[in-house]
Amino acid sequence: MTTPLEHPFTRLFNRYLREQGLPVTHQRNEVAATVFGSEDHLSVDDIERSLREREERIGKATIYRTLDLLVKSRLVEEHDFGEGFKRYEHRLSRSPIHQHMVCIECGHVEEFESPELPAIEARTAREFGFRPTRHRLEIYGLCRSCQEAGVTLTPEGLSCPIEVV
Amino acid sequence: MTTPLEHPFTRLFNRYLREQGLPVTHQRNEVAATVFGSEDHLSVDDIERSLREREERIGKATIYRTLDLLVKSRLVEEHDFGEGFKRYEHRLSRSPIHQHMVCIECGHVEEFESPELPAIEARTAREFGFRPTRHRLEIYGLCRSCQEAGVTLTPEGLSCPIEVV
DNA sequence: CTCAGTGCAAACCGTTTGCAGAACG
DNA sequence: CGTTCTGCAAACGGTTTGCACTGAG
Repeated sequence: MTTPLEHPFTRLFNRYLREQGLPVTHQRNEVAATVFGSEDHLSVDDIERSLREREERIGKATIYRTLDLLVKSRLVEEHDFGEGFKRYEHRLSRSPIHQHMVCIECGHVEEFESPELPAIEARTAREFGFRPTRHRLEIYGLCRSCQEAGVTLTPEGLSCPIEVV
Repeated sequence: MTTPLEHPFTRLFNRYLREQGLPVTHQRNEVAATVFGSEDHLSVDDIERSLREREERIGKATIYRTLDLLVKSRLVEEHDFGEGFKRYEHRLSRSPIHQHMVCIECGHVEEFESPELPAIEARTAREFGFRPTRHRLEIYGLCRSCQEAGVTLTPEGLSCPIEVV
């Protein structure tokens, strides 16, 4: 009754659901296929819109509940770039560990790797006696096209630097 | 009519307010003094509680509005550790650039420095043509005391690794 | 005396939850 | 067929906003 959406990665999700004894449903597969079918960092609104374009009527609650499962399965990663809502990105066919460079003007996200991070994590965890589970590095700034469009940074704050008081 | 709270850093905030042509008020100074007087990463609830303990009746809206000003003045930094609310930390008398190691069990935060970050930021910005403004590195894990209290990590996800598909 | 700040309560908005009806297994 | 899911709408919780009143300059 819908587009085929036979995304190969949905099989992994279905396997996860069966392992957990959870039903495989049409809605879950549609939500999963939407995330697996995009290389972007999708908001729930993005996902809802994409489903609507494919003539799928799936309630927001179901989208949220399915995203929980996708995150638990570790097939999808949740991000919060400080926009007031979360974004979701699948972890397949790309470097499983990568960081994000986020444009503060348009929200554009670039991904990059930083080979020195594991060593930083290990060193810091040792120093404080932590058992590390994950880390995240985000760099914020103006992307190339926003700079070319003439967007500039508007410095605010005290008129003289206060780094050393 | 209150505790003296003559925190020396409130002068900087007052200077900022005057520079901006904004009134210096009792409430603004109380909120600022609360943040400047703590070395923790305070939530708005923490600030409200601290004010109440000092017999200050200041509405939540005023706290939020004052925190906006403090962040704009760059005397205070806003953090989101994914707890569903923001935390605030003053930037005075400490390394202006530092990163955070956050316990996923109890929320305890340790601060650390990572001298390699500026180079990572510069390299990445050059690669993508970004103009960087700031970065943040957070490491999540279990702090020493939560480990000693017997808290363990509960792995979830697909039963076999899917790093390479 | 005027303009901005304050406090209250209502609005906001992304997300979560309760519940009756629909689907999976 | 029992159990879980789905969709709707209401609830939630941190944050923001509108408005009458207070206070700073």
